[in-house]
Amino acid sequence: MSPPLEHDLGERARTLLRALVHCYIRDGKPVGSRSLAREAGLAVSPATVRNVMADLEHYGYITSPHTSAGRVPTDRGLRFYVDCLLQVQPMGRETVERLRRRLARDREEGTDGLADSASDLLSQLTNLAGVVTVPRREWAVLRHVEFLPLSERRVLAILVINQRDVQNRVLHTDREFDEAELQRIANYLNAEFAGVELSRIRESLVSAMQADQQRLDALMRSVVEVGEKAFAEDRTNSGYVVAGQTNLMDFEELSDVERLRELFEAFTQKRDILHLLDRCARADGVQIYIGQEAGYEVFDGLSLVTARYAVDGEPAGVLGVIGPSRMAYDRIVPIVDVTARLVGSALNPSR
Amino acid sequence: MSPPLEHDLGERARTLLRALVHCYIRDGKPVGSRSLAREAGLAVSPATVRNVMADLEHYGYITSPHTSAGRVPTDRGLRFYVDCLLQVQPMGRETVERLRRRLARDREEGTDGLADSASDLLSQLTNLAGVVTVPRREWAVLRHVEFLPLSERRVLAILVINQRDVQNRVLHTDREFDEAELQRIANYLNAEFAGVELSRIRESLVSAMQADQQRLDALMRSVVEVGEKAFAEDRTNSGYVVAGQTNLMDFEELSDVERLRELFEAFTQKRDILHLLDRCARADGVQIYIGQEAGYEVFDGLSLVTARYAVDGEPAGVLGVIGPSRMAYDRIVPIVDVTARLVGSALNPSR
DNA sequence: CACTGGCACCGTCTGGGGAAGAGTGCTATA
DNA sequence: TATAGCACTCTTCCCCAGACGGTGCCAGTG
Repeated sequence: MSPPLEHDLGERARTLLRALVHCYIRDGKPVGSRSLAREAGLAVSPATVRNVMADLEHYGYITSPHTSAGRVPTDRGLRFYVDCLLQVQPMGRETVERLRRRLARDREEGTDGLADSASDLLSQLTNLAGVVTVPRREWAVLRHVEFLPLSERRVLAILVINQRDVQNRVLHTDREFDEAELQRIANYLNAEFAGVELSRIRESLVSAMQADQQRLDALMRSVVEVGEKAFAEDRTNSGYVVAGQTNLMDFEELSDVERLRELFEAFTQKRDILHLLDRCARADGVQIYIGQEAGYEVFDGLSLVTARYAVDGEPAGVLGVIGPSRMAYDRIVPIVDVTARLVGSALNPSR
Repeated sequence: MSPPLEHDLGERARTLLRALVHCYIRDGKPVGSRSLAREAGLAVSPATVRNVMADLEHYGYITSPHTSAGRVPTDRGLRFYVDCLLQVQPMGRETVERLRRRLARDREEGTDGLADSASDLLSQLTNLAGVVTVPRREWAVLRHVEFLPLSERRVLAILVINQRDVQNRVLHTDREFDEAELQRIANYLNAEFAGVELSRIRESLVSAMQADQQRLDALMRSVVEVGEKAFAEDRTNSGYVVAGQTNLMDFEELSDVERLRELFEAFTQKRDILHLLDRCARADGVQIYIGQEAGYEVFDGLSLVTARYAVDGEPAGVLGVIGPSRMAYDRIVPIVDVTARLVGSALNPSR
């Protein structure tokens, strides 16, 4: 609220804040004026540093846990650091290449396999928890559809999308369909819609439904009824994959079992985390939520670094890492950024 | 090793051991002679109890953490308790019925859905971690198979088994197959093998392959090549589902973050736990591994209670719970037992 | 005027000591 | 054989003092 982020900190204050954040990220302990003076490489005395620190504290960028400990960056301080002081360390070429190959290989296992692989790689590269939302189905194109009758007005629908992904769901229909009829419906849909995006197919079916029902023949009425259910938006599919949660147990700030429990419950609960990831999907580029900025209790002391990945320019999902606020942003931001690009291009349907 | 389990403990010693185990399970703290005398409901003095406790300690059933704390049952003591002293508390009728309905409902989601549901229910009923191995595919019968060509001598196989379960895998073939040819192969397999167990199908194909290749026509050669790969034993499928891991964080004995981390890593690693569950599958009825009995470091202080579930009399998988050794066996054994039966009958293909 | 050194002050952390409590083993006894 | 008494042991808790690291302020200096 009060002191604007763009507050014109002097060059020295910025240097000191950057150094303080580095120290804190490295050691996780409050940093005092003496060590900060050394760390920053400035030829000034601790007393001078203290004066600057007092200013920084006044602006709300740093705080001291108690009267006579060193200072710790606040969420706001980290925000300023991330926005204005951060200089990222680009990933090494060969690391990127390894990453690309791993993703390309695991993409063979289908889209879910790719998501697993990506979250795994994220967690390994960062030593944090990696998260990847499963790609939205909307940009997917239909390759093949098949129906099998189950008992009691239920139909098993099998969709092959994007060349190799298989999805299946049980449809509850208004009347009984027999095998032959379902076969005809599938034939029609395959002939008409193979290679078309699912969202487009849905549109077509809905508009056919809204047209005069009388003018549709029996087959088309069935096609519309069954197809509309089969291609309905898939809510259950909006999930995500986590890997390397155990990495989070290494950090001091999570050594409290109660906190840890809450966090892990949030992971299995999925709801809150999913909301948050959805929010990240709204903007392009690397998004960073620091501590309480996310608006969730559990995220106190934690940060989320994400980037969305796109297929054919269309946003398809989000991936990133979760870890303590004192993570090495300079290393992690590029990792998340690059991974998102690589996942996007691995998903490219032209491949 | 030394004192045999069937050691003839006197009636009073047994009563005291049972009471001690109950106390310990309830409070998790060493129990002293005074409180034990009260708890056991015996009209004897603490001093007498102490004498008996000294015996029990000598036999290795109990131990004291240090000179002047109370006693705690050893793994061996718990084993004796479970084998000889345990009187289970049958589940309430209405709980069983609720369980049955939930499982029947979630079975609609397919076999994986049932496994998820079962582990969830186990963890909720016991406040421990629930585990369920996904059913072996062997007893499954084929309903329908379909092939789609991918690029570069790869074929996507889609199997519908047990009415509603869909499995897909990518086959690497020796030569290119086109859509029409794959269609013919699928037609043949569907006509010949619909309703047959996968293991039988595999046998048939293997024996056809071993027969004189010359005598097979072109179609049959293709059928054998593709089909043999499609119905090959699925190793990746041998997984399991865990639910309620966070429940384990509540227990004192796991409040050490390092221990917790190891345990959770074992969960995600899957290997060790899977070995253990496999071992449980070898015997019928409820199996209990107490602490180090399992032979794994991580299981120190933990117990595993499992039962295998069967379909049509054939063992299909294992389910159970993992929790601290001081779990309420009298309540938990029946829960695991009943759940295994219910899961088995929910999977019954005749339904 | 910005920077520095000095100094009093303040919390945390650590280790020791002492008292309380819980429980045991041993022994004498009915 | 069961019991009561007693000395002993070990943990846990609390309190205290001292060391340590750091701060805030102030007076002095280029």
